[in-house]
Amino acid sequence: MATLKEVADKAGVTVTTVSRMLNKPDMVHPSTIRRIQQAMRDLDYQPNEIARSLSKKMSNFIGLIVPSARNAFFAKVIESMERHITANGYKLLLCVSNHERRKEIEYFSMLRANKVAGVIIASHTQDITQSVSIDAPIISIDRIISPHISAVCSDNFSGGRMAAELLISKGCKRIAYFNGGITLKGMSASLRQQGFEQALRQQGIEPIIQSHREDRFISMKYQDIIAAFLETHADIDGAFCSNDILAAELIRYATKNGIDVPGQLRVIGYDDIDLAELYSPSITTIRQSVEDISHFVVESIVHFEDRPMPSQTIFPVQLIEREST
Amino acid sequence: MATLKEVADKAGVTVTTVSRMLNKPDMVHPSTIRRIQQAMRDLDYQPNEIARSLSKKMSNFIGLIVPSARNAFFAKVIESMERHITANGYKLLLCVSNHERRKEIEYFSMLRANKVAGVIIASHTQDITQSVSIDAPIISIDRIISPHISAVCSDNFSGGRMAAELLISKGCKRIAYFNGGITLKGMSASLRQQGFEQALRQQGIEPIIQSHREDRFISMKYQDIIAAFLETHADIDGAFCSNDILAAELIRYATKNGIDVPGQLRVIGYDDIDLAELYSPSITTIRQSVEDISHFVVESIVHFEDRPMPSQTIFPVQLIEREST
DNA sequence: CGGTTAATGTCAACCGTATGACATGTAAAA
DNA sequence: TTTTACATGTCATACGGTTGACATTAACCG
Repeated sequence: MATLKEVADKAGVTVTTVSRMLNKPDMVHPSTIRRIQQAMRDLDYQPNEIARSLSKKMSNFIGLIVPSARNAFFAKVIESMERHITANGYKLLLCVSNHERRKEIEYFSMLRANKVAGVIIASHTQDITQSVSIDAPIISIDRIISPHISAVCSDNFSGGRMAAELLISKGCKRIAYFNGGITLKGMSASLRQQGFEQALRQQGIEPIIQSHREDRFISMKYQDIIAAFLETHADIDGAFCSNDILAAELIRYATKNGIDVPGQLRVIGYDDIDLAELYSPSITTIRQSVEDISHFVVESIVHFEDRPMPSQTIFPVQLIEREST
Repeated sequence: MATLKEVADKAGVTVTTVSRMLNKPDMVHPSTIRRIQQAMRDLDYQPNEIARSLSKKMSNFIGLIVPSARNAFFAKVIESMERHITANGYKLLLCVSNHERRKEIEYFSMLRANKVAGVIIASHTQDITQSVSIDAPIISIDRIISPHISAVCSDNFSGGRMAAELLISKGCKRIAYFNGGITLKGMSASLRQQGFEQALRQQGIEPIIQSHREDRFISMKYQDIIAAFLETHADIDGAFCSNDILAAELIRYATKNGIDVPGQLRVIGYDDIDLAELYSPSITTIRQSVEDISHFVVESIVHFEDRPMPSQTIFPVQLIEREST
C-alpha cells in the first residue's frame, strides 16, 4: 500500500501538505487538493487508519456489548446501532457477553486497549466501572447500571401501564404478568412490571405475578414454566409478557392446549420484534423505539467533546395492537 | 495509560526485554517475567493494541460483512462467528451491507484501511475483488462469489433433496417450492432448489415453482405473494420454502385461511432459526450447521499463514422434523 | 512599493510497540 | 580454565501519520 509520503512525492508537495488536506482542508488550495487527490487515485492510496489512530490516541471504533446477538431484540439493536455508527464514519466492534460478567470485563479491557471512541453497553453487570476504567464515554442502554454511567432507556414504566390499560379496556379481570427472566435491580423489565402493577391496582385488580429463575432470554424450558404456572392459574384471561418471545411461547402453549387467543386469553408482548407481526395470531406488543435510542446514543458519543451528556434519557414507547388481544 | 517504557523502568529492565516477554516469552527468564508482570499490575498496564497493530502491519480485527443483522439466520451467524473470533483472541468488526453493493465495497475498503486479519463475507456482490483488493484472506459463506475467493457453504443440494424426499415419503403429490427472493447465480438457495427439483423428478413428480422479484429477506408483502400463488395453485399439499421465515409466513397464511398444517399442507423451511421451533405449529426444517461453518472459517483465517485454504468447503445439513410435516 | 495574507515548505518530535544486530555479563558445561 | 549457552542491555530504525513552530514564496491591496 502506498503511504502518505509517496502520495506527496507524486503530487510534488510535502507530507505536511497532504496531511493537512486530509485533516484541515480549508488550509489547502483547491488546485493543490485536486493534484493530491489525483495522486491518491493513481497510487490507490488509502490512509492507514491504524497509524492515524495511534497518532490521534483515539480510534474510530465504537464498542457495543450485548448479551446476545441471536435474541431478536438485540439483533434489532445491533442493526440499528451499526447503521448509525457507520453513518457517522465510525466502525462497530461487536462484543457478545452471553450475560457473563467475566466476559464483559474482558471486553471492556479490550476496548480500552483499542482506544475506542466510546462504549455502548446493554449489560447485566451492575457497575462495570468498578472493574475497568476507560477514557471514553460509556452509555448503557435498556437499563441503569450505575449512577456514574449515562443511561438511555425507553419508558418502560409507561409501557407497563399501557399494557395494563389495554387488557383492562378489553375486559380482562384476572391478569398475569410473565417475567422473562430473573428480575435485576435497575433492569428495564422491572420498571415494566411496576408500571403494569400500578395501573392494575388503580383499577382494583390485583396482578398475578409469574417469575422464575431462568436468566437466559431464549430457553428450551419456557413451555414447562408456562405449563406449571397455568396449572395453578388456569383462569387467567389476560397476560402481559416481558418480551415478545415469551408471549409467543405462551400463545404456542395456549394454542396447543385448546385455549383460544385472544378469545379466552389476551396476550401482550414487549419490544415489537419481527416475530410479533409474523406470529399467528400476530402479537400485540409495546414497541421500543430502538431506532431513536440508537440515533441518540451514537450521536452522543460522536459529539461527546462538544455536548454534555445527560445522565439519563428516556424515549417514549408505543402500543402496537394486533391479533393477540 | 502506562506505556511499555514505564513498565520497563519500574521493573528495572529495558523496553526490549518487556517487548520480548510479550512476544517471545521463551527468551526471557521466568523470574524476570514475574518482575515485569508485577510492574504491569502496579501500573495497570495494558499494551496499546493500536501501536502493536501499526508495528506489525496487521490488526487483530476480523471483518464480517452480512446483508442484515436482524434476519435470524444472519443473527445466528454473527453470534457464532463472534464467539469463535473472540476465542481466538481476535475482535469482530461487524458490517451490515443491507444488500447494497456500494456499501459492500465501502466496507471492504474500510477493512483494508484497518489492516484486518481477514474478511468473512456473506454477500450479494458477485465478485468484490474486482473492485477492491485486500492483503488478507477473504472467505465467503453461504454462497460462491468468485473462483478466486474461498467459499464455505453447507450442502444445499442435499438439503433440497432431503426436503423433497421427506415430502414424498409423507405422501405429498403436488409439491411447490417457495423462493424467498430473487435467485442469484451461485447463491446457496439456487442449489437448494436444484436438489429439490432433481429429487422430485426422480420420483416422477414435477415441482411447482414459485418465485418473485423481492430481494429483501423480510418483506411486508409476503402474505400477498403467497395469496397470489395459492390462488392459482390451491391444490398443493406440500411446500418447501427457501427459508424458515417464508415457511412461517406460509403457515400463517394457511392458518388464517382454514388450511390445516400439516393435515392439508405440509411445510418445510430452511436454516433452523429459533423461530422454527417456536412457531405454532413448529416448523420442520433443514438445519445449516452455522456453528461448524463459523468454527472452520475463523480457524482458517487465524491459521492462514500455516495452512493452505481449500477453494471450497461444504458442510453437511440436517433434517429437523417438527410439527409442520 | 511596502505591507499583508494565503499557501506551502522545512524540520522535527511524537504516538507506543516491535525487532534486528551486536555487545555484555553470568553461569553451567567441558 | 576455557568454552558455550543463555539472558539481557544497548542502540537504532521502522510502522504511517499528525502537528506545531517557523520560514519562504508569491500574489494582492491600498
